[in-house]
Amino acid sequence: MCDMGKIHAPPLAEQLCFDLYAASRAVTAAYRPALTELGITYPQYLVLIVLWEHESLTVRELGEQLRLDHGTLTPLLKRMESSGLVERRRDNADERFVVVSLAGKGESLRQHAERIQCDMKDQLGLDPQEFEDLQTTLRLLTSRVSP
Amino acid sequence: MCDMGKIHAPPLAEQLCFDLYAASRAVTAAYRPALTELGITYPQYLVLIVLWEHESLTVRELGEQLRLDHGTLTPLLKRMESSGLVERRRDNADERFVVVSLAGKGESLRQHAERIQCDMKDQLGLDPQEFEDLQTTLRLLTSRVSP
DNA sequence: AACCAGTACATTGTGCGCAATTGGTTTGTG
DNA sequence: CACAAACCAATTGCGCACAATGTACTGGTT
Repeated sequence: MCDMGKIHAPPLAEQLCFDLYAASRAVTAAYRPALTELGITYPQYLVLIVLWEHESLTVRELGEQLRLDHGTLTPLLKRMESSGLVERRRDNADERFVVVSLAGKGESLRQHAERIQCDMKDQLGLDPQEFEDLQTTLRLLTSRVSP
Repeated sequence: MCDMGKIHAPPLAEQLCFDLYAASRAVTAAYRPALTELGITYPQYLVLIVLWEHESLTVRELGEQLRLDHGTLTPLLKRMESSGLVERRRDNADERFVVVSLAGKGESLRQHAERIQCDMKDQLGLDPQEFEDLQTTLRLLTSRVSP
């Protein structure tokens, strides 16, 4: 499969994994100024995007969408709750579940998201075909390496 | 530029930023088992890759290569120093600089990197053209959003 | 009814990532 | 030479990510 003829450590420039890692952090950093202005972080923004779409979800469902685990989400959601972005309550029917829904502040930020998304899309400057190809490839990668 | 006709929060599925974020974490997670076996983390692996290529660098130069700042690198390098992966010493000529170089254990892991890289490349399963296109697009994105 | 396996979330601990501040070192300018 | 500006790293503080463990709840079995 992979040529092992020459034994040498591969340089950083050949490492796709590094480009992915660097691009992810760079894009997150590009969102940061706009999100900081709204008083939220990037992972919190992603949570809001899911809630704007689904209104109300359990922590488990949220984690499946975002591919984040409880250990990450629980404190994140608590911070979001204390800043008035979301509400958390136990499901009465099955008290193992915590249901997360939008609170007032989380709802009010909804309109800002559209603008942020447009600005970012413009800043990335990819034409629609490139955009879609990249998205397709990234999803392919993610599915290939996921268990 | 960007169509603002319909006002609605964009769904997660349309967010390139999320695919990038998810792919980056997924690929990092795919490296984790192999790296854990070597007793290192993913960012530590990246530091070693740079050092295998350059032998000796200042913290500043390392940060430029990896696009990480001092606040991240200093404790990371200290952990790597205490596990025998790298050495840190002040530059005698200019004592503002800290020079980082490979220590014994960091050198000895060099040969394992080649195998890990091959395994991962196989696991990602992209053909050479896709691989290169993705790398090109990621670098374009990174440069577009970087200051 | 007591038990037990499975599920969902919480908690703890470690390691990044980054902003902001601090402190020591060098360089440039008068 | 003096001294301000620039520079490099360290420190502090906060917020993720994730592994590992603990706790509370549910449904099915006995």
